[in-house]
Amino acid sequence: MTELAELPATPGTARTQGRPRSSRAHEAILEAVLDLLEEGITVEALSMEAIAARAGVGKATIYRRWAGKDELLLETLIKLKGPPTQPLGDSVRADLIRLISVVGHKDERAVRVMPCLMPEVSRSPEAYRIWQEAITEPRREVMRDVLRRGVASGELRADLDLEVTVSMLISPLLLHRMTRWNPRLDEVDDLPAQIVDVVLRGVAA
Amino acid sequence: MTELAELPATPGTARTQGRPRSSRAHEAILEAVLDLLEEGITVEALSMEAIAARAGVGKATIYRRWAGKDELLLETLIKLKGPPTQPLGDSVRADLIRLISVVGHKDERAVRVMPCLMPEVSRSPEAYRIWQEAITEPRREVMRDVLRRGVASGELRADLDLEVTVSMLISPLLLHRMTRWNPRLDEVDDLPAQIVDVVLRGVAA
DNA sequence: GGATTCCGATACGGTTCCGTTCCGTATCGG
DNA sequence: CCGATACGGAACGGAACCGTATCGGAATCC
Repeated sequence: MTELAELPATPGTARTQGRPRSSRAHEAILEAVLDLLEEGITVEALSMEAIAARAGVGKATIYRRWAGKDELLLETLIKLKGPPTQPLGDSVRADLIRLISVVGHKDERAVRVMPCLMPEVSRSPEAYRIWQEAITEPRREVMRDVLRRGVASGELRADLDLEVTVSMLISPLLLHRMTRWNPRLDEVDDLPAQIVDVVLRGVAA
Repeated sequence: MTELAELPATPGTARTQGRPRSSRAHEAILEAVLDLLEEGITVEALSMEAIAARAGVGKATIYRRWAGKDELLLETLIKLKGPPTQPLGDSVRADLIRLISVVGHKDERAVRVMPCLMPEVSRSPEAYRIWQEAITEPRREVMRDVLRRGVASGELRADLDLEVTVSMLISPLLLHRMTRWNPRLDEVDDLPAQIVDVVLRGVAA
């Protein structure tokens, strides 16, 4: 059983001697965390032993890389969410539909993991801050820009409240994907388009 | 099961001899559960020992009443959420504002407890069913009725989708109270009225 | 070849929680 | 008063998990 050649898993800390850390083990650990969260395990109930077992890895291999569960989770979340979807610059309507349509579709896994993270975000100010800065705020800003375009073109009301409008656009989709608050929405056709059309008519100039 | 002569009642009610169960202990246990959930403990991490300690009660006193954590939680939730707020029958606008304004205000505690319950709801079909039947669906139905009134009066579009409209009205408030998805909404004046006005204009006849 | 580090696996003592079973006491019905 | 049951509290054996240590073997550099 010869393992493949491994790349240094943590660039920056230049190790010159000894066996390099296995990037395969590194990936397997992060995947295992997402795997378990996806199954509905909360952050609190997520055990290092379960992670190690799922990844097919010794616990020491985890502790060699991260000081504890918090550090491991942070790296996992950064991996989970990439940069926000960008608008294409067509019409305001088309861009808004595009932005809210990707909620829970670009990455099916992210939407299953999020509910398990929410209790942590509710309780810990630090977790809330990271969640805001890394996940929600960048996405809101993209949507604000599209709305500003609409205001500048005279298409939308000049005194429109960007925060309220952004929330009205994204909240129904977000709540539905994360909690399935109303199961009947599953059967609605073109939900993103319907939402955008009602809001745009509501805030039209 | 030889007590068929007794009236069907909650377990324990049929006893006629000995010291009666303390309703004070009963209440203290339910309060302790809400107390702990309110602090951000998830259902998974909620321990019977912590509940007993918080309630100032022996564990046996809990197990005498409920078979396990699930049964205890079910009764706690039923206590937490009373019947939905009812509309007053004024204008459609006033009723909708009234209905969405109570989100997280009528019972501050409920809104802090909900995020801790969501992972359980995501994972367990049974928990999801109970949550839907006992909490979300009755509240949606109240709001649908108000919208139907608006359609009947010609105030609202006849082909309006009730499910989408209900979701658009309630989701921004619900998401904000449960997750504080956008902290800037804290500083918005009259958020419920703003939401209702945009939606009503969007679905006006 | 030798030194060094990582690998997966296993074991350790310590902690928390489970659900049950005892206490000695308190409080009811008859 | 007596019998029955509930009370708060303490302790039990068992399970899960923590973070660390140690093992023999594998991979890489010097």
